[in-house]
Amino acid sequence: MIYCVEDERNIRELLVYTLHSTGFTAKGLESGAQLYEALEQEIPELILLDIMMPGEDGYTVLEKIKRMPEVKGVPVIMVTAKGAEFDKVKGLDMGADDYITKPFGMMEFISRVKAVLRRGGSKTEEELVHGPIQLKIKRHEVFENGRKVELTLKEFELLRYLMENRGIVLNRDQLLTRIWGYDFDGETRTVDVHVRTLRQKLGDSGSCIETVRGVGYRIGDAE
Amino acid sequence: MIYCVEDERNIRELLVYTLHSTGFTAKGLESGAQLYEALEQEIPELILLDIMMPGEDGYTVLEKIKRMPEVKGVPVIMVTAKGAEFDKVKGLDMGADDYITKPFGMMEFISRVKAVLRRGGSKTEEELVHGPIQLKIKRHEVFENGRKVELTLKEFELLRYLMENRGIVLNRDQLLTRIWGYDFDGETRTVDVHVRTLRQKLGDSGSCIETVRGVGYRIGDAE
DNA sequence: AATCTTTTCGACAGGATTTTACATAGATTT
DNA sequence: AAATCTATGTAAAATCCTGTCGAAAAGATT
Repeated sequence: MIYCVEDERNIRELLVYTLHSTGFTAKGLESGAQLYEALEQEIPELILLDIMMPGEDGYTVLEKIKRMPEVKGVPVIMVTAKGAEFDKVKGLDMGADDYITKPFGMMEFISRVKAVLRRGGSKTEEELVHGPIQLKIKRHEVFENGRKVELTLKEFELLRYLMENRGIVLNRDQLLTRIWGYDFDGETRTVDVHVRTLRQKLGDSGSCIETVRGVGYRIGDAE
Repeated sequence: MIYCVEDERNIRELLVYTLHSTGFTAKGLESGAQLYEALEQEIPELILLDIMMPGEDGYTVLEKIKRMPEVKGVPVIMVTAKGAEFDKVKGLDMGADDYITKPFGMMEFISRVKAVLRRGGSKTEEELVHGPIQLKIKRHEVFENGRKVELTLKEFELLRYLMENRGIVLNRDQLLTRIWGYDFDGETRTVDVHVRTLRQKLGDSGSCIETVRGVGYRIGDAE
């Protein structure tokens, strides 16, 4: 069972329907209040939580449910509006497991849901490792040879996306869509710049981010 | 090529125009019937399908094309009128890849199109093999007898296109159109040059790219 | 206001691509 | 078989692009 807390009816129904048609059981809820009620009936496997809601916002709700012993362990995916960068980190700090930026495609949505469920009760600290680079998703921390590397949000997401797709080349559009949001227009060197700063901050290990000229970037295989 | 199935002339032309000006090839079609005809000519990369149409509605059309083996894999974006909330999801359930609600902005429209096309690409086969040559599409890597061969973008595309059409001869125009994306009229040695570098880089296996005099090039059958 | 992050700009280098010009091979005609 | 013509191969030069980099503007956050 997955609870979808989202005030907009359209989106809520879309989410629920998509989940259903993928084989999940899901229930749409309009507000934090409805969620609390539902939680007394049944503890779900996952909660989708919109941040911007009239009345109680997503953070407040998250805070509350993370204090409920029964519910604490349930993974939470925050649904954020585009552009609210800081929100994401805040949500993660507060114990959310992942976030997804509106508007999003249904395929991506489903794959996030599956990913979070796969991780299991969110107990285990999910981390990605590639050679000397270690990335702790939930803690939002990156280490290179044990040395902690301070990354900004965009840099972190960039690295994460690359590491999640190790070996395969991601082009600028893909990176832009995934990290900067659904639509992003115009020709810019934004991605390049971030790749560069990322490489710099990663020091010696930075070179593992390869440029595939004319195509995009990738983190090479550990062969 | 993108097919836009939409009964309202204004909208149809607007869609086609927008796609054109973004660099896509697109064709407007008035009805399901016209779509079926067009599908016999050419399988598009994407189909935009209006739901509310006189005669056969979008769902029926979607259902039909999802039963055609050739067309099944083509991504579909449903175009729904505002208010028909439930319909959206019905379309998704039936195999559509995304939906867009009328009225919509052209920017959003384009970004959805791009997003779906990107996704569609990843569904396709992972690697092509011909004799000692192995081509990993997503990784953008090519191996010849296990040895990694560094190819530039154009060389890679050329090899890929040839391998996708193993055994059949591709003439210069086809190659130019498909890889260089433009209809050159004058004589160009561009293709030859790239074929040459490709053969060189492939070493011993390079000889499997045959020249068919007066016609074009092909990668022979593995017989 | 001060600081930090993110985006944009412009110049630049080096590689990729295309063009040019010519050589060579295959076909056709005489 | 020689002459001729066309299609293809090759090398080098010319051009075009793309990624890189420093810096600075623009936005956010404190």
